[in-house]
Amino acid sequence: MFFLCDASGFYSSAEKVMRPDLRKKPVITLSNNDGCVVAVCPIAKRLGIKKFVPYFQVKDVVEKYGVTVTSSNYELYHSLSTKMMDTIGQFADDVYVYSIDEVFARFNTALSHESWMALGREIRKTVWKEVRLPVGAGGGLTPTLAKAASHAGKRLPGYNGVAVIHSEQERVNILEQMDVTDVWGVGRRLGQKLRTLGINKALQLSQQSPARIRKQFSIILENTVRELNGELRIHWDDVRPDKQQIYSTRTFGTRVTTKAELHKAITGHCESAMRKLRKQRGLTKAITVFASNSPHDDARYYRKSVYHQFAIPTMDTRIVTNAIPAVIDKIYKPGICFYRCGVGLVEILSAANYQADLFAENKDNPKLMNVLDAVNDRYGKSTLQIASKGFTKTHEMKRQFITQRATTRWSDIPTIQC
DNA sequence: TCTGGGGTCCTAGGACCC
DNA sequence: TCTGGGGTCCTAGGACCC
Repeated sequence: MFFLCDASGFYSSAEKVMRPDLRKKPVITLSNNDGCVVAVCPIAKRLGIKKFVPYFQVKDVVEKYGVTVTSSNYELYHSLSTKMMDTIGQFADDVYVYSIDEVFARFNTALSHESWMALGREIRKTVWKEVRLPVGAGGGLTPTLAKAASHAGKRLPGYNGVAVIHSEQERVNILEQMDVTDVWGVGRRLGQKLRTLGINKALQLSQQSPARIRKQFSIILENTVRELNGELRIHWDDVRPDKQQIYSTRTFGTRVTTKAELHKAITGHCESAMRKLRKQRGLTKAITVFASNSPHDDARYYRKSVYHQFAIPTMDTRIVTNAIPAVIDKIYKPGICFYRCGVGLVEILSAANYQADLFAENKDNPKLMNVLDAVNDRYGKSTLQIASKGFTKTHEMKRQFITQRATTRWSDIPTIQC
């Protein structure tokens, strides 16, 4: 049995952990640069505020109902996420952390439907008691069914956050009430295509012939169909599979127009992407570097991406950043107000399997990179950095409503006045 | 007054080469 | 001289997830 546990409106609910006075009030949380709404607490949901809409579009509702708005405080969320995952992990034989607020828990035992429901409620209660986060729990024989149950637990009447798909009757009951686009892995576009075939509900998708779905769509959707029928297709190992591509990208707080500023930002993205690469003990053969203005600006849309290959696969940040000036020359265009840029490591191989070329001169310095990573892990990002990133924070992120990092900084510990 | 996220994977199609 | 198939590399952009 799999359970999917996730927090409702995680970022916003995390803010309430430190602000119990807001517990019964609506809270929403914004993305980087305070651009979009990315989390909506259950109370704010009832006001009709949707995720992923630009903040300025909900400002009226925010003011009308006195909704509390916060910027994203990742330090706080990561620390609360860890506590939440640890708490849930104590129940399960095995867990797989899927995202900051979602975890799959695996159980190797057989229980009755009622006992699974009781377990779900127990998890929910315990996480609330220990971390003060509202979580839902959905159980099923496959991860896709667990996801569906979790959806039902939250959206369908009568479940109160916990649902289990154990019997055929329960499976049919829940899937026939679920829109096909609510199935894990079916987005807007696939949904449209399925609808033209008359497949509107999750149950209908589960009744399709897997072979036909594979032919008409993909092996991925075939697996979804099989999982909806209780056939296990999604597996995970103890370790998360290595990424095939790693990206670091961000929008600027204010538009960037000079080559020097663009260079600094891209250097920073090289640093963080390469840090992630070394975490999975990888080497990269090629990168793409890209920058664009905003599609919402009046100016014509400009987007440029440049692919750059290295003679020898590398894990050394310096090798990558040394290639940047030449790449930037191909991207930068005077007069463009750059809004976003980023770096992707797009051809990754594993250092363990890589057979080095005896005759090539490898300039990587793994020891230096180890020191770089160790120092930055211990003393904070950019304690040691590549000089071309610059030492002044010129393109700082807009975070008008940032809260205290109450669980990770001595200086931010909340005080209680009696 | 101005304001529109981030990450990963996949693929169509053009450019280029043989 | 004109015409042609097939492969690889690269870029843009779509699709999905949160």
